[in-house]
Amino acid sequence: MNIHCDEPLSSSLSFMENLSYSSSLLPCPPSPPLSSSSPSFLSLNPRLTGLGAYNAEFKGHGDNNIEQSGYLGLDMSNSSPLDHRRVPEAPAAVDENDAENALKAVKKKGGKKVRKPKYAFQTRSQVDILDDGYRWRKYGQKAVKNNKFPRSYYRCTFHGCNVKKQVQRLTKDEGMVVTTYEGMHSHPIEKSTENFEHILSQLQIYGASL
DNA sequence: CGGCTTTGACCTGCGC
DNA sequence: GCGCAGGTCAAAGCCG
Repeated sequence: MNIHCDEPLSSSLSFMENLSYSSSLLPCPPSPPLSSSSPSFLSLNPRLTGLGAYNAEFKGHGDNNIEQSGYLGLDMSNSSPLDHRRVPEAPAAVDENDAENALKAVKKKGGKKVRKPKYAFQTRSQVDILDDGYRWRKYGQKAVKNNKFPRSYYRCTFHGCNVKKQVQRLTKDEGMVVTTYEGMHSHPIEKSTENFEHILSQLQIYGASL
């Protein structure tokens, strides 16, 4: 699959492309659907919900070469001049509650926002909603500029867990779904995963090839 | 009836 | 300051 840097996929993708990739994130991201106690691979747990081939791809390290596709390494804590809303000193793995509190405090005082780390995945799938083992509640959907597919917004339904994710299908590659996770799960995965062995092996292959 | 999705309104930030 | 776009809220409706 190909995502070019000059492609107007969406605003979020555009700024993703300008983020640097942290080698500490690869081959497996520390946050997205991760519980802190789980091995990183396990936390991904992408599994098929009964449909065709599922192909999780992970982005290689470095530069803006998005063509390698896969994990987009959206570490929002990394300082980037293009993202002025971020606090440069924010640690890579921001504690969920701390980030939330900081956000609230910032809203009150009108200071800089502390944004939670974001991690984006590209997955080739017939379904938009990848069953990652967590339960999500949809809270919004927006049409996105330069994309005929709407972006869906989900929140983890676990009490006290404020993890969010955005799901968007690419216009140029309708089989490709970009899922962006924000925050860290403060609880274990809620569902079992039957397809896990296959997914795990696939992820390990991708990880080893980086 | 509870949980979820849908969807229009609203809020916020950014670029011009 | 204004308009646009992204993100969130919340009421209404749907479904099991």
